[in-house]
Amino acid sequence: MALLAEVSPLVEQVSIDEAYVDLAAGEHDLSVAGVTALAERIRASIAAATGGVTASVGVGTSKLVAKIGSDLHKPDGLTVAAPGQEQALLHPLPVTRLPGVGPATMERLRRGRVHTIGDLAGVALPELVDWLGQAHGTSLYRLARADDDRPIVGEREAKSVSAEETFDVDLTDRGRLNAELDLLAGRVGGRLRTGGLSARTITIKVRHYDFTTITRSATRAQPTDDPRTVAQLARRLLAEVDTSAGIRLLGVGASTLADFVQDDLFGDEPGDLFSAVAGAGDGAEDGHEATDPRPIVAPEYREPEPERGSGLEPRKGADWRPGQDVWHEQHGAGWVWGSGRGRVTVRFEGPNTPPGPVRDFAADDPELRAADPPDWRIPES
DNA sequence: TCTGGGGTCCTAGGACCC
DNA sequence: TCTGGGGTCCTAGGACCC
Repeated sequence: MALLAEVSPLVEQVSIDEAYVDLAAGEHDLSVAGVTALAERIRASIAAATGGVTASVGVGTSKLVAKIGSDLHKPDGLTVAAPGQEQALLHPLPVTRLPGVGPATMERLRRGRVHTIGDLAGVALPELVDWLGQAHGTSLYRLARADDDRPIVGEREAKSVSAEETFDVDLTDRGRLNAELDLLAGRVGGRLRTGGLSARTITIKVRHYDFTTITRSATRAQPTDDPRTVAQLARRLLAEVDTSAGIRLLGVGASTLADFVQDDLFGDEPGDLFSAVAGAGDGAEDGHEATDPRPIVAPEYREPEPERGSGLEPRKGADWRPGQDVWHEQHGAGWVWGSGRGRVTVRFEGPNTPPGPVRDFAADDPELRAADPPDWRIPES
């Protein structure tokens, strides 16, 4: 990866041993001869740096062509697809070469007598959408035509964190299962903490003795990175699963991630919160600066009592009253329009902003805070 | 061909709101 | 009071990738 970073500032790492490099973002001769020489230099430098590890490279006008090209002459190969030659390269290949065509999709395509990428390019879009659904159908329709404008993205934020374990023997003992769950929850919580993340949704994964696999999840009002909280919720979820016939695998996952940690909110200098709010009013669209990952909250806001509940109990929600002033992390200042049945409707409106949209939230939406009346009310006339 | 341990994205249905 | 459309959030499962 370090070698690739020398080639271009824009590198997308796909896995430990695979990456896309945007050659156009570096200063390179992009002719066929130029990129061929460059690719050979990269392969040679990898071999030199690793004591002879081989690498395959594909060069093309899109991620699709580069990826398929790199697979073409696998252990130690180079493929360069000249601009204009993309379809000629793709069409003779089996559809399974396309990313997104696994066993299930291949079977559906086979029934439509599609075997090669060229066959796929002969199928009309509505037909493909009918077979594979909107997103998948449209995506394959385009890929078959080498129509691929997916950008190369450098850094990506994690969307979930999980840990799982397959047992040598199927487990039935509740105590043992709970202990394993605690272990997995500890790993997930630990990784959330090291990543400076917290999660609202906790999911357990249960594989039965016969390989059937189910998931159960619950979403909390507040994000957490506390292994004990994760474990507690995971246990409650597992309690509702029949484990008597034997469990082969257990997993714990965390998602709906927030890039901050609740506990740190009031940890240090008190002045920061006020400046954070001022920053929001100044139009810091981003919502969070890299230097201060904490959420923007109204100054009056105080952290609620730590939730003892599980998130499985019916949500009580906050007690909102019409006209009450609120602050929402995404939408800013507003006031309660109405509430009931676990929902609250807020009209967003501030001193310098005209009456904004009316939006609907869960009454316990973690991003919605009560705020003392700021000085923004339009004077009553 | 199967296993194992990470992930991502999509679909579909239900609850709820305006 | 009922119907319908648009929208969000949550849950569960499936397909796929490395």
